[in-house]
Amino acid sequence: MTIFDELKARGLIAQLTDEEEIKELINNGKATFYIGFDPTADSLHVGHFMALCLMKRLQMAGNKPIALLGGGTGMIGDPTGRSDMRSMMTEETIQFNCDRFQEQMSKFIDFSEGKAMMVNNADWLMNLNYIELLREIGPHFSVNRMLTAECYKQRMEKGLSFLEFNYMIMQSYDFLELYKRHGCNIQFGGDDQWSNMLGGTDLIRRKLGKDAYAMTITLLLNSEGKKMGKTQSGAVWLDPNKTSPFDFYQYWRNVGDEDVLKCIRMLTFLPMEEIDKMNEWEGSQLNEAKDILAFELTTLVHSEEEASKAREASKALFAGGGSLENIPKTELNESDFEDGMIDIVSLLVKAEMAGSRSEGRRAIEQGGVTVNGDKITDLKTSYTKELIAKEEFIIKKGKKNFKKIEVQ
RNA sequence: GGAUGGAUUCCCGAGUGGCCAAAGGGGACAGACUGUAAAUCUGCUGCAGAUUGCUUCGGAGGUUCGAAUCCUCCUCCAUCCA
Repeated sequence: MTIFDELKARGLIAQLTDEEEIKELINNGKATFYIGFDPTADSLHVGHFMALCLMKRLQMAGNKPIALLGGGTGMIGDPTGRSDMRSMMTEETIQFNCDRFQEQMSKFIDFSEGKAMMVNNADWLMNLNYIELLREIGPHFSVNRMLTAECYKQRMEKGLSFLEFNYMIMQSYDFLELYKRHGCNIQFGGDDQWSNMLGGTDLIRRKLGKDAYAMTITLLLNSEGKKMGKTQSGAVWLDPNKTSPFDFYQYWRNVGDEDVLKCIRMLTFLPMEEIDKMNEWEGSQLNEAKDILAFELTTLVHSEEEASKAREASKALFAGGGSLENIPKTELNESDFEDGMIDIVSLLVKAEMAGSRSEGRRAIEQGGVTVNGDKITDLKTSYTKELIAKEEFIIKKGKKNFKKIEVQ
């Protein structure tokens, strides 16, 4: 199976500028392609992960990836898919985030011996001269046409600043620059980037009379059409300090039935034949597929060891048996106790299972809190330090939130 | 620069002097059902030492016994005009 066919079979391809050319290039390892990452946060998230996977797949097929850090474009902010303006980031924040991205990417992509490159568009964008830039590329962009781009249309109602309007131009300029500097001939990106990417191929054609290509990957949407990789508390991060391997595992273990196979296809490196066998699975059998998905992804993002721990912990908590060793825990110290005691509401707050004491109370009043299997009914229930220290002390709130409490 | 309309709790959105911690919906959380899924039903949703108290309706002042609501100034946003 060629790389192109594989991408297609996995449902990763959304739009292409020229199918035949792109197929030819990537199947024969002749592509030098780039994917841009704007440093909007201090960690990569699941959306970026898809892009990294794509990069890895293409790299394995002999193509040369360029990871582009948006140190310059981050100064502007991509308005795509947003109904409000991004808050502006300081230069320091951007630099900090770029560094984090770089660390995380290096774990995943092999940048050694020219197998891949990492560049930062701050290198060329920051020193641009306004008038020069306008004269150089300004004539090649039609405002009329830009305004008809889907990504701006949505913003016509809510308002779009000139700053953000220029994002497309900067991204197009990146592509031109990478083409000139490194012979980069394809740009990949999320499907929401389509119009920005076309800006680049157009600019290269107009400016240099050369052909460059663009291809977007399908956005990972769940069956309700919402972007996956988001939780109520924000994104699912790749940084273990922001989303623990256990939570990461649980996120994927809990995807809806309709979404499991799609996720396995799009996100894992399991061979297609193996995935095709799962097509028959239905009902509770899909739980097995969810376990595979969660384990595979946790292994890819963290490590096999972390994935095993997470799997072990989840089995212990949900299926009974197994080791309770690796479930998430909270450590208490001396100052958390008053006269050697701590009450259940405080405990919930300390364990970050409740955002406030009120919330903790509510959970108890509604019968949602269990300690070592016993339902708590009295808000005033307290525990001594000795009792907690003596053996496994596990609080459960709701169906899926567990915390092991330890002393110091 | 001018005119008009707007900013309400996580989000949308009602509320135009006391009955307002603020309708309704969404989301989140908890319970039932279940497969750690979905759907459905129920409860719940500012904070706290909790039959009470404290802080909240863009910001700062003011009027009033009492302000999300009225007045003044400011900030931001949208629409139309330049």
